[in-house]
Amino acid sequence: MEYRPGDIEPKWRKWWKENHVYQVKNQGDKPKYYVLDMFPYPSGAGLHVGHPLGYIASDILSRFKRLQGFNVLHPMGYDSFGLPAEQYAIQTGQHPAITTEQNIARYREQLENIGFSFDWSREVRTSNPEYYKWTQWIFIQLFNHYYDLEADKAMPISTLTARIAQSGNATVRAVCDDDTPVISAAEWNGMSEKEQQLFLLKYRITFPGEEFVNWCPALGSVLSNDEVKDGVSERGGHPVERKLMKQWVMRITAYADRLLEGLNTIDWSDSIKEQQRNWIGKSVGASVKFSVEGFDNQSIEVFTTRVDTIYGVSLMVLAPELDLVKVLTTDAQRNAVEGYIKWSAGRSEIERMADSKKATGVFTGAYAINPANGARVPIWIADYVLAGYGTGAVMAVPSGDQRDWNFAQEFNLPVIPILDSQQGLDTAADPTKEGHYINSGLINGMTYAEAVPTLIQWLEKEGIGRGKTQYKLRNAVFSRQRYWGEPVPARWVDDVPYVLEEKDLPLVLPAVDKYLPTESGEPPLARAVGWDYELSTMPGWAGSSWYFYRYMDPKNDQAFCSREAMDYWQQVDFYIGGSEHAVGHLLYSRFWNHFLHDLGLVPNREFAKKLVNQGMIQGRSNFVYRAKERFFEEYLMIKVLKPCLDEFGPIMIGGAEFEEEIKYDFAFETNNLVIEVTSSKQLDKIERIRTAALSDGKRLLVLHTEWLTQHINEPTVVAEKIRQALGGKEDFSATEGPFRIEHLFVSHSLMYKYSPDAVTKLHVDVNIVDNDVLDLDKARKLPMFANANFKVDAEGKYTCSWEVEKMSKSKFNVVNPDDVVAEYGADCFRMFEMFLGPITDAKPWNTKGITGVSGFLRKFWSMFFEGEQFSISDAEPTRDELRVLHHCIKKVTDDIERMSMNTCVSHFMIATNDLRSLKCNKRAVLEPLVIMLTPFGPHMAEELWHQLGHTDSVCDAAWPAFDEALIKTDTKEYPIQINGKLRATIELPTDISAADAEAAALALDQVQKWLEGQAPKKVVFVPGRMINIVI
RNA sequence: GCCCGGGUGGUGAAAUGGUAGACACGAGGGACUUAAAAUCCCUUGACCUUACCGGUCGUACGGGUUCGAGUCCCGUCUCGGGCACCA
Repeated sequence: MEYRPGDIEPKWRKWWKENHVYQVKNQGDKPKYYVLDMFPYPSGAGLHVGHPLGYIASDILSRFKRLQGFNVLHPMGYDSFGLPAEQYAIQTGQHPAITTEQNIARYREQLENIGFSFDWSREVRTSNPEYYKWTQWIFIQLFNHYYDLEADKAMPISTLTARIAQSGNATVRAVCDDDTPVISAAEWNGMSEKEQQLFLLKYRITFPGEEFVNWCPALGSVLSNDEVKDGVSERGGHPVERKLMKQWVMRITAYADRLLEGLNTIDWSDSIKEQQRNWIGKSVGASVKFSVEGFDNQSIEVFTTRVDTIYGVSLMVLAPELDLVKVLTTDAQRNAVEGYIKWSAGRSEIERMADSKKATGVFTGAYAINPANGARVPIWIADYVLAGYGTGAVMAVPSGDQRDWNFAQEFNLPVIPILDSQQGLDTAADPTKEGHYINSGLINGMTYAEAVPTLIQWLEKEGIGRGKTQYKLRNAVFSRQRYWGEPVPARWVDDVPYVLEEKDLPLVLPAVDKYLPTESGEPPLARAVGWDYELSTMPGWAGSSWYFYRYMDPKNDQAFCSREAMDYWQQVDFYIGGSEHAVGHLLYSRFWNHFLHDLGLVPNREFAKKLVNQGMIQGRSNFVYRAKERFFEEYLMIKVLKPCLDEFGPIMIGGAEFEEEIKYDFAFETNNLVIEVTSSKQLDKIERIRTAALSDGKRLLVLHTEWLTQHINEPTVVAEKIRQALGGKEDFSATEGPFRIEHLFVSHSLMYKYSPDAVTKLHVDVNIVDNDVLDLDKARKLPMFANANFKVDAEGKYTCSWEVEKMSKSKFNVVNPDDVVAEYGADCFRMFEMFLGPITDAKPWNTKGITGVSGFLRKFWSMFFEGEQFSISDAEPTRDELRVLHHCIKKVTDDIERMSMNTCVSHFMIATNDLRSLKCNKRAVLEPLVIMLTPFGPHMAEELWHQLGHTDSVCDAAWPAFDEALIKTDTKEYPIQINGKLRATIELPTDISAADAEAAALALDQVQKWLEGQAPKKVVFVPGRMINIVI
């Protein structure tokens, strides 16, 4: 019976739905397993084939775990607030909720079409008020807490106020604004309500602050750093300026250290962890004050991660932009310094970076005093030091830092060795921490580990420095000047923010007349009638920072998730998604989770145990080549004139570079004929050349490009036309219309003959291209190919060139999974996506090769049928058959565990090929294979499972057990190597002794040939592997 | 500049330090067919040699460790991603 996915797949999808096969309960005696996909933003473009890659992998894992006896949670939902819907609303006036609804319906349809085992009863949407009620609720908790450094966790703000009222804030160790003053209990108690509230904002974990933000006037919105590219907004390309604005801010810096530490406890991909570490950017070091000679009231503070190198300082370097520079510069140096400042101000950061090998800088004339040894060191300015970071000053240690070394080298400053292990200081810096200190006063003879605490202690005692940990991480701006996001549940009273009570949640997004900022630049919410709440909304990452808990208990209206549900599901066991969310989503989620854990609201510090990044599927664009006039000249030359040179006689060939001497495209000596190639529309040009030809006494033949286009695949017709003209007597002749054809497209396979600038390269829709061959019938229906002809190759094919690009509509390289499913079936689509390669790798989509998977499914299916009849034998399987089965069980089981889905597909193919050559149709072999196929091709598996006589779902079958004994063989074909190179093979018993194996190998003719009578130096025998003979 | 990954046939790729290129695609040849589709069989890293047998070279490049290296180590080149002079 023929395999017809179009019939069986919808049937089983309906059956699964009706029987609630994928509904999961929050209980049971099975162990739990939580598989999560990063949820999608439902864009208007729908899903393309790149999106489901991760979902297929997670679906396979989910179904596999279920077959192994786990209670598996595998949910899906939508991150449905966001800017694209809002921009669409601005354009069309349609409420974003409506378009979002439509987009979600489209996504759902596409996702269902692929046969995922999602429990749709748990679907969540961040834009749903029942959902964002709890996003707002968490926001309120953040507002009502501060980070206490003694408890090392978030504590209620009431704890803080009680303490301050009791004894002031001097003894409070908490994360707060840098400018928080020390106040006494009396001062606090004397404050008005307003003053107290404003004071507390310095402690709250979310608070309104004044922050420099990327303000985009055109979008009326603040953009995050990663939404700004080259000074313009990523979406729309509008200019962006730095602007100080009142913004809600999240005090994520309070959690910097814990977020860093937590990375060591989770099994996430190295690249994500590394990115998060870099983002947090912890540097442990010291801050040291250098006094300035002759300026009693000036000092230069530097932060260094290598305070141990302080005795090697040979100069101070300041960023040229610093105000201090002007103060310190001596009159003698003023001209040079000002010149340098001017020059460096004109340099872009890119230039500053590109030139980092060549040091530039100017001496200010001033000297600083090294507090460690009293040494007088010159103060320079150089633009390798940036004002924006730290204090904008560096203590330069040429022996330990390459940039400082370059600088010293350039300007002849001393390089002071500080460690006895430093080497090659005359050619480069040596940043080693090994060895013992020299030239280093206080720390002479010490090791790095001893020197750092010694120095810091001394600096602190002397009051000239202190140990300091610096983070790159900044507090996260939480406000967006947008409409389509969660309203911030706060109200301003006399410039003081108050958050709502839980009973007043959700604060529902109000209706507005337009989705634009107001004329006065206020956010769209200012347009809402009677709205007296905060005007900004929350950013995209708010709703996605806790959604994994909502899936556990999606309908709860008493809590964001019940304790019971959390106690059961705990945390995500396996999280899969794109690495582009490395920081935005994954770091902020961890931050919120740490916070919720501090409050005892969630069971674990980290929400996801394991995380895998799927690689991006890139687009594979196809291109066609549209001929310019120049192409036809080259064509005539190559395809028509050259083959007939003898017949036509000598020809002068014109062209751009000979325009002065030769007016015509081609000139024949025979019969005074000249040829001009041009479009029939160029009436003026034709007339001009006709006149010129008359006065030159030439006979003119005009070949219209439209005519040539029509006859492009028939060079003999063109040659005949020329032949007629050569033999004729008319002074003027031309090809005749009517011409309907306007454009010529040239096959890429022919392009090597023609110059690239004779054609225009254009994107063509990949959906009408198969294996880089353009489907001409489909192409002619497109506007771009209306009235076009194609220059095809000898086989009549039009081939396209290709390039890997991002998958996008504008590049015509988007492939819709629905189309692939319609042609090959969902099972085939699923398996093919997996077969492409490791899921972590980025790769271009190319449907080429899908026939291999499609063929496999048909072969697998055919094992169960004899003609039209389902035919399965209950006979005992042979040893060979069992070996094939168990080999497959082992490989597939191991490979799913390590997420190597592509090799799983290969193993299925191998097993199928083997069993087919064994003509096996035995239930004992095929039924376990059906179960194993379930995660990959669930529809086919369910169909065959029922054909095999079962009435329950194959999803609840038991994963077959592997039996090692069944894959054992009596003999093994051993490779025989001579000096590590394969020279022969020999069949030997598996349990052979080393001595026997050696003897058998040496007895071989091929081995004797290499030995040439000598005894081998050594024989290596690895049981079950190989034999290597060393000569 | 720094950090993290990669680099294997025409293509996607496979390979716990142990027979490099499994499994597929594409290509070529053949069978079946009125024909096409579908299906099946054979060949397919490069080169040399050949009737058969066989040989040389091959996992970006150069070294090293090892009986044995795609795999481990050092250096170089190169592609991709991240960070942006983070002191």
